[in-house]
Amino acid sequence: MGNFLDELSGIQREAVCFNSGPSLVVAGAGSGKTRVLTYKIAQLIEEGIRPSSILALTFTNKAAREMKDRIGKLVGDENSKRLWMGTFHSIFSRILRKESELLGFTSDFTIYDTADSNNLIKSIIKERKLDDKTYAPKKVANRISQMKNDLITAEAYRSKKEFHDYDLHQRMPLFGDLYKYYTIRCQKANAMDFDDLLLYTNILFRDHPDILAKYQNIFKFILVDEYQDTNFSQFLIVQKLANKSHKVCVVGDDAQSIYSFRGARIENILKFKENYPECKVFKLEQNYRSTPNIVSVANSLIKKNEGQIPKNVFSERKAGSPVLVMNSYSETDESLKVSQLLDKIKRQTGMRYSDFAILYRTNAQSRVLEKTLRQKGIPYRLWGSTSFYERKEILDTLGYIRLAINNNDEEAFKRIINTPARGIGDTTVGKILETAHNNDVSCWTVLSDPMTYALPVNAGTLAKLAEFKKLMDSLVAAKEEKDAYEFVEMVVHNSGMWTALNADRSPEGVSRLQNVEELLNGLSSSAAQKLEEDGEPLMVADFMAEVALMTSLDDNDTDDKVTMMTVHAAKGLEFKNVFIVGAEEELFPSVMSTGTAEGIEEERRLFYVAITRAEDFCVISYAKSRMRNGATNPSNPSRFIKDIDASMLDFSMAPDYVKLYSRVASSDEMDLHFQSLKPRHDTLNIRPTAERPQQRYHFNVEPPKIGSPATNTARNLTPLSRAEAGSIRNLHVNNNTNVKVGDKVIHAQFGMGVVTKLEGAGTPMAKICVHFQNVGEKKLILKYANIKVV
DNA sequence: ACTAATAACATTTTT
DNA sequence: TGTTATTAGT
Repeated sequence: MGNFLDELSGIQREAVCFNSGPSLVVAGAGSGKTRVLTYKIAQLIEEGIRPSSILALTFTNKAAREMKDRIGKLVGDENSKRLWMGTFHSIFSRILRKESELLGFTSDFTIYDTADSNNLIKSIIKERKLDDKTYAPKKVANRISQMKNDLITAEAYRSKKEFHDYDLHQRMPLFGDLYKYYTIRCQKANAMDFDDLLLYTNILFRDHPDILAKYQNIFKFILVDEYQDTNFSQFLIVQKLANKSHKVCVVGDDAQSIYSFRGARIENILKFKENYPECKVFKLEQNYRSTPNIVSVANSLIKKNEGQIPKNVFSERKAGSPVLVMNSYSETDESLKVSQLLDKIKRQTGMRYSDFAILYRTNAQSRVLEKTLRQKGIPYRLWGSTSFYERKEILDTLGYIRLAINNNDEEAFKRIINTPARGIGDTTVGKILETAHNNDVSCWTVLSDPMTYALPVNAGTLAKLAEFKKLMDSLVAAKEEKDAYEFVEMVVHNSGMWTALNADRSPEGVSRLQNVEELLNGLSSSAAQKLEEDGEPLMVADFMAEVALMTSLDDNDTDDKVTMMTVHAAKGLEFKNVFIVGAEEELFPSVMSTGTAEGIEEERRLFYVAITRAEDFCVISYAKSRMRNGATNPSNPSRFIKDIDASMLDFSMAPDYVKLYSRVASSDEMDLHFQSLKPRHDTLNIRPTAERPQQRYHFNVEPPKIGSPATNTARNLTPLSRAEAGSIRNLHVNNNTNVKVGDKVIHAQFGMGVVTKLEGAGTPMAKICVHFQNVGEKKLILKYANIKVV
C-alpha cells in the first residue's frame, strides 16, 4: 500500500487530507477529480474510520462501481465493500426499503421507470377523459418530475394558488388533479418512481426526526460526486444528513453542469459556500488530460458564461495541435469528411479506432454517421442508444418478476398479461382495469376473483384469465423457493416467452433471444458469486431491488472501435481524438434552449464538456445544410465557434466559415491583408503528440447575425492560401446580373451547376435556382450567391 | 384479437 | 427521415 498520498499533487493532497469540516472541491475538467475522491475515502479508512460510516454518493452505477474498485485496490476489498457507496437512488432506495412501513409502502415496493410513469399518466388522462393533446402525457410527466425534484408534493401543489394560476395559463387547469391521482395510483401500486426515491427520503427525514438522527449517526462522512448536477431534493438530503457531523465533501465542476433539464441546480455548487460558511474550498485547476491548445480553446469558450466559480484551468502538456474547425455541405458530407479525417489521423499516428470518439448533440445524428462508417468499414460502437434494460424482451421478463414480487404493480400487470399473446386483449384488460378502479382494488385482486367483482367477460376469456393467474401463482410460490437464476429461468420458460422468442427466426428475434440468455447468464454468475461470497443465495427480490436502478450491462466490449455518443453521455470520459459534429445553430445550441440566457449557458457548458473530452486532438465540425425531421434546411455555424478566440482555431478545413462570416470592404484591402499573413501550415499533417508552433495570428471573426449572413462585417480574415483568397475575390467582384436560365455556373460550396430558374429578376431579392451536379437543386439569393458564370 | 396501414412525432436523460 | 402509436380492416 505504501503512502498513496505521494501520488497526488499538492492541492490534490490538501483536498484529500482535509476532513475537519465541510469542503468543496472544484475540479476542473481532467483535473483528477475521481482520483481525489477515491484517495480521500481511502485516506479516511487508513485513518481508522469505519468504511460503514462513510457515505459516498455518485450519479451513475458505473461511477460508483469504478470508484469502489479503485478504493479496493488501495485499502482492500473487505473495506471497500462495506462503504455506503452508490447512486443517490440506489442508496436511498435501500434505506426506503428498510423504513418503508413509515411511509405506507411495503419493503417490496416496485420502482417505476420512466416508461412506467408515462404509461400510468397516459392511462390516468384517458380515464379522466381528458384530451391528450392539451394534457400531453410527457409534459405532465415532466412537470410532475420537476415538482418532485423541487419537493412540491401533489398536496402542496394543489394548495398553492400560484401553481393553479400557472396551470390556467398553461391551459392545464387540471394538472394538480392529475398529479394527485398519479401519486395515489403509485401508492396503490406500492410503487415509487425515480423522483419518489428522493422525495420520500426527504419526507421520511422530515416526518421522522428519530430516523434522520439514526442515519446522521451512521454517516460520519459524506462525499458527493458531480455535485453540480444535484437537484434540490438531493441537495436537501445531503444537507440534512450532514447537519450533525458537518463532514461533507462535495466534488464537482460548475462548468460541466449539463442536466438542468432534469432538475439539476447549478447554484448548489455555486452557493455551497453560502450554505456552509465554514467550508474550505479546494480548486483543482491543472488539467492532466488535454493539451494546452485544447484547454485554452475550452477556457476561451466558457469565459463567455456569466456566473461561475472563477478558476484558471491549465495544462502543462506539450502545446499539441490546434483545434480544427471543419465545414461540409451536408450531414452526409460531414460524416464522409469525419471518417476520412479519422482514417487519415489513424494512419499517420498509428492510433487505434478506440482512440476516437464522435460526439453529437442529438441521438438522431448518429444514423448518417453509422451509415458512412459502415460503408467505409470503420468499426464503431454506439453508446446509450437503447440500453439493455430498456429492451422489450428484458422488460417483459422483468415484468413477470415485478408482478410476482409486488402483486399491486399495475404497470407490470398491464405489460405482461398478454405477453406473449395468450388471447387476453385490450378490451379484457380494459375491463379488468375499470373493475379494479371502480371497486378500489388492484388488478390482481380482480384477476384472483373475477366472479366477486362481476368482471363482464365470457367464459372463454375467464378460462384464459384463470390460466394466467395459475401461472402467476406458481411464480409467487417459487420466489421464496428458488434462487434468482432458477426463478428467472422458470419465468422465461413457463410464461411462454421462450417458445415465442424461439419461434421468431428473424435476426431481431434471434437477438431478442440472445438478450434474454444474456440476462440469465448474468444472473447465473451473480448468483454464484453471491453464494460464494456470503454463503447466501441470491433471491429475486434482492435482484429486483438492484436491477430497477440499472440502465446498462457492464460494457465488456473491448474491441477496437470508434465510440459514438451524445455529449451528455460522454461526460466523465476521455478520448485521444474527439470529433464534435453538428456544431450548428439550432442544433448545438439546441433550438429548445435558445430562448433563455440560462439555456444558452447550459448548452455552452455542454460544448465545453465536449471539447474537454479530447486529450490530443479535437475537431469541431458543422455542415451548411442538414436534414432534420425529413427536411433539409440550411444551417449556420454554432455561435460557440465564434465564442472561441479565433486565433486558437485552425480554419484551414473550414474555408466556408471564412467566406460566410467575414466580409471585406474591398478586394485591395483583402489582398493587403493576405500579404501580411503567412500561409498556414498543412492542417492535415496531424501529429497529435508532436510539438507545434503556437498559432498567433490576430484576427477577428464576428458572430453571424442569425438569418442574415450578409449583414455581417468582419475587419479581418482568417489566413488563407493565395489561391483561395483570389477565388473569393473573384466571386465577390462578379455581380451576377447577367445570369440566364441554362447558364453553367460554379459555386464556391456547391461546385458546378446549371441555372434552371430565375425569380424576381432585376429586383434586389432576385432568386436563382441552380441544379448542381453534386448537391442537386438549390435556390439561392442572387445577390448573395457566390456563383460565377463559366 | 391480431395485423397492416397510416398518422403523428421528433433534445439532451446519470436514476 | 425513421420511428412509434393509433386506427382501420380482416
